[in-house]
Amino acid sequence: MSKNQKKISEKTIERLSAYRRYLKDLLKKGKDRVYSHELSQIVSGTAAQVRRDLMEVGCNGCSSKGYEISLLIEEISKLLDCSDKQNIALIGVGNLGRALLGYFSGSRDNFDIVAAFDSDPGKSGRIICGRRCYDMEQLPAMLGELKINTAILAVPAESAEKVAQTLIESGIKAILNFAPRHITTGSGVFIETLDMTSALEKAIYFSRKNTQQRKST
Amino acid sequence: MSKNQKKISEKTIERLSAYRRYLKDLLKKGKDRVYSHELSQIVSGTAAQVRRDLMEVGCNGCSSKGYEISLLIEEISKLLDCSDKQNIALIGVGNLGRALLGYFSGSRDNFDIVAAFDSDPGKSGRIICGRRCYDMEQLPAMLGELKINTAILAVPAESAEKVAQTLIESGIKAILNFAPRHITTGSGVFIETLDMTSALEKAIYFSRKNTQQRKST
DNA sequence: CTAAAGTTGTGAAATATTGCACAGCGTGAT
DNA sequence: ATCACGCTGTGCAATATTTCACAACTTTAG
Repeated sequence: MSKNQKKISEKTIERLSAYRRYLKDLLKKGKDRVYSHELSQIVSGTAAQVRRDLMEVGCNGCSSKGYEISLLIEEISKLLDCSDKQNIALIGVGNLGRALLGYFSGSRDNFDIVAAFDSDPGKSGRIICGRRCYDMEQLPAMLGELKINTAILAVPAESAEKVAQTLIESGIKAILNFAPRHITTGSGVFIETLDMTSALEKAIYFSRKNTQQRKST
Repeated sequence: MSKNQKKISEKTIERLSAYRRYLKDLLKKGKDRVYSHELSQIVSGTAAQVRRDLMEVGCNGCSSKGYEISLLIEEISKLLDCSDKQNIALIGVGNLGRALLGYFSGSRDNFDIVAAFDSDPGKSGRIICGRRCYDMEQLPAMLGELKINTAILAVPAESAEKVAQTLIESGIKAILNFAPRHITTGSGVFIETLDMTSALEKAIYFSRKNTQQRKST
């Protein structure tokens, strides 16, 4: 219905997610309005950038009173979230996978990891961190059954590409990849790789070039 | 000694780290040369970008034979690594922290997590995933003693800022932050935040805008 | 020896992203 | 009622990053 503005940049989407989380915190603390310069600190940007980001969600600011927090949360959520809670799959229940299960288990109201998959038959059928673990063979079927279109990939590097291929063929729409391997996809599947090793090596590198000051994701 | 080229972008540093990892794999498989277009696939960029990145390390390519892998690894390492292996500290030995200990424990020859810290006294003194766990009180002293200047922060959001402050005051030079909180620092401390929740929400968002195809870190 | 094919290094264009700066407006003080 | 102040929305400039495109060079084939 709403005339869809062309394209919101990935960076902006990330920041909106961070703003929302912070806004929820503020709301819990009893605040009801924020200024762009307050929000700018949590992403180390400028106030102008925040205002620009917020314009994307259909701006609600009010001169000299700032933004109304609850309204802002609502608008950001309208943009970021689907109408219904998203079901997520976790692939790979090793150390990292289990940690992620724990990490993402808090009270999220827009998504939920509903199933875990692992190639180790010993894990199949068990409940791990509150989620049922299935065998990899069941993946294609379960993705459809549970209406999952986003997956978290936490398998070893060696199997990342093969598993990703399976996911894509099973109709997944987005993958958050923790394996230190690039995933190629001709199709329209969105892949976000969090390369922890590169991130650490980058930190190590810049620990010696202590010039700049830096930001986030 | 070498006239230091002004500034290498963070993006480039990340990609160099990824190239190197891939190059090591190739070397193990017996290959001894690569072309820029082969490397470009592992970061989903263009060949030109790879060549540009490699120029930063002092380019060694050879027309129509590509780059010699072992030489490239050596040059990238010369740029990325310090002369000596870097000691890293992990702060926060919860689920995520332990997973990170495991994740980073493989055979790394340029860095090593040598100590873990946690505010829970019950963990202090124990060996977790092969690393000794210290109490937070010991942090300032141990950082100096072990010559640690990079830390991985895996504490809950609530304590992230306070702990980061302690780290900075103790002279840390870079922080890889997993807590969903922005860390502010006036000083020249490098902070890299890996916001897993934002990353997942971004993936969820783009799972519905299945237009583009995307890359990495 | 010559030509064809394929690759590197890189200037220059194209994009993407960020920051500046100011008009316009609401608020509170006088 | 008026004015000073502070904040938003945004055009525009400044950066940062990526891609294009092509000259120069190597190898291989004929």
